[in-house]
Amino acid sequence: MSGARSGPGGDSATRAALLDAAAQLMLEEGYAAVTTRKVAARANANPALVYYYFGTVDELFLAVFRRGAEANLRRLQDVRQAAHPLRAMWELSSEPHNSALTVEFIALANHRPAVRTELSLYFTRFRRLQEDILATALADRSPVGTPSPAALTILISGMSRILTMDDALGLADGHQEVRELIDNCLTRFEGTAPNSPGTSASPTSGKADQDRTG
Amino acid sequence: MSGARSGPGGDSATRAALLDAAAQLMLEEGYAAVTTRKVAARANANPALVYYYFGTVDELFLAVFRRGAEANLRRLQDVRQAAHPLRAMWELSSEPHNSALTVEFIALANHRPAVRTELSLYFTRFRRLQEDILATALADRSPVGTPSPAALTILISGMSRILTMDDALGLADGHQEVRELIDNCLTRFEGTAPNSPGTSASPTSGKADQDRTG
DNA sequence: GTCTATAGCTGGATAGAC
DNA sequence: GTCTATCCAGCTATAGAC
Repeated sequence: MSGARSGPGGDSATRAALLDAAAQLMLEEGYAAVTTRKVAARANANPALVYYYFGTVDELFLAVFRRGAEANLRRLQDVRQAAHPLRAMWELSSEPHNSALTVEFIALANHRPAVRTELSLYFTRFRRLQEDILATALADRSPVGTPSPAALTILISGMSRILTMDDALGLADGHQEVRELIDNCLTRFEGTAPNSPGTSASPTSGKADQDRTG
Repeated sequence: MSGARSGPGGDSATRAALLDAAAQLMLEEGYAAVTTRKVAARANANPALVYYYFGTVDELFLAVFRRGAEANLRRLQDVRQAAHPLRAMWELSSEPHNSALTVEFIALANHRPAVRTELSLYFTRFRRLQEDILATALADRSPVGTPSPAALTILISGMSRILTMDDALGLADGHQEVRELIDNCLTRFEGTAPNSPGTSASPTSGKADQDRTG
C-alpha cells in the first residue's frame, strides 16, 4: 500500500520525494537550482536515482509540472460545486504559491521546447474549463455588452497574474481598488458572501498541496 | 569620442558589448545561460573583463536591467508627445521583445534580493509615470465610474503582460476579442487612427533598441 | 584595458557493485 | 531500487604578466 507499483514510471515514495524536492527548490532558489545533487540531497536520496526515475533533468521538470497541473485542473473542476463558482475560480487563480511556480515554468518554457509544449497544453485545457464554467455561470444573466467567456478568461488570468506577480515584488499601488472592483463584479453575480476558506479549495489536497502549478 | 571616458564604471565599447551579449543570452537561452565565459565569447572579449567591468555576475545583471529600464522610462516620457498618448502607451507596454526580457528578470528577482529591489524601484517609477499620463489624458473626459489612473495602470499592465506571455506560449484563444475591446476603448478616447509606426516609439532608439526592459 | 593561467568547485551523466 | 565511483565539462573568481 505504501511504495506499491514501483518502477521508473511508477509512484514510489522516493520518486515522490524527488518531485517534492524539485518543486521546493524551484520555489526557493529558482529553476537553475534544480540539479541532480541538490534535489537528491533535499529528498534524502542518492543523486543517481534522479536518472533512474526520470532519465534527464528535463524530464524531472516535466514530471513536476504535470503533477501540479493535474492537481490544478482537478481543483478547477471542483469549483463547479462551490457555493459561488466564479468567486472560487477567482480565488484559485489568485493563489500566490501557485503563481510563483508558474513564473518559473514560464521562464523555463521560453528556452526548453518540451516544457513549452507541456505548458501550452495545460493552459489550453485550463482556460477551456474556465470558459465553460463562466458560460454556465453567466448564462442568461449577463448584461448586454458583456465580453465572451474567452475574453473574460483572459481578463481573469491577466488580473490574477499581475496582482500576484506585483505582490512578489512588493508593488501594491492600485491593488486595493482593483480587488474591490473585482469583488463588486463577483458580488453582483453571485451575492455577497465569499466562499468559506476551503470551499473553493480541493478535496484533492494533501500531497498535491506542496506543488500546485498554474 | 569612441571609447572615451573609460574605466570600470564608464561606457567603453567593450563594456557595452558585454551588456549587449548578456541581454541577448538572457533572451535566447535564459538567465541561467549568462556565464562569464558565454557572455565574453559572444562579445568577442576575454572572460576576465566581465569581472573588470562589473565585479560579479549579479552586478552584470543589474547593469543590463538598468540600461533597459532607463531606455524604457525615456520612451514612456516620449509617449506624452505622441499623437495618441494612450494608444502609444498601450503599444509600448505590448512590445513582445520587452516582455520576454521582463519575464527573465522577474524570475531572477524571485531569488536575488538585489534584482528584486531594482525591479521594484523601476516598476514603481514606470507605473507612476503611466498614472500621470492617464490622469492627463482622461481629465474631464472619463465617464462616471471610470476606475482611477492607478487601477487603470494595473489593468493595462495585466492585459499587456498576459497577452505577450500567452503569445510566447502560442496561446491565442480570446486574444482577438480582447484586443478589439481595448482598441475600442482607445478609439473612444482618442479617435480612430493608430499611431503611425514609430510615433509611439523612441527617438531614444539606436543602441537601446537591443535590450529594452520593462 | 586586456590577456593567460589556474585554483577550487559544482554540474550531468554513466558503469557497475550490491 | 539503491549505492559508490568516476569522467569530463563548465563555472566563479583571482593573481599577475603585458
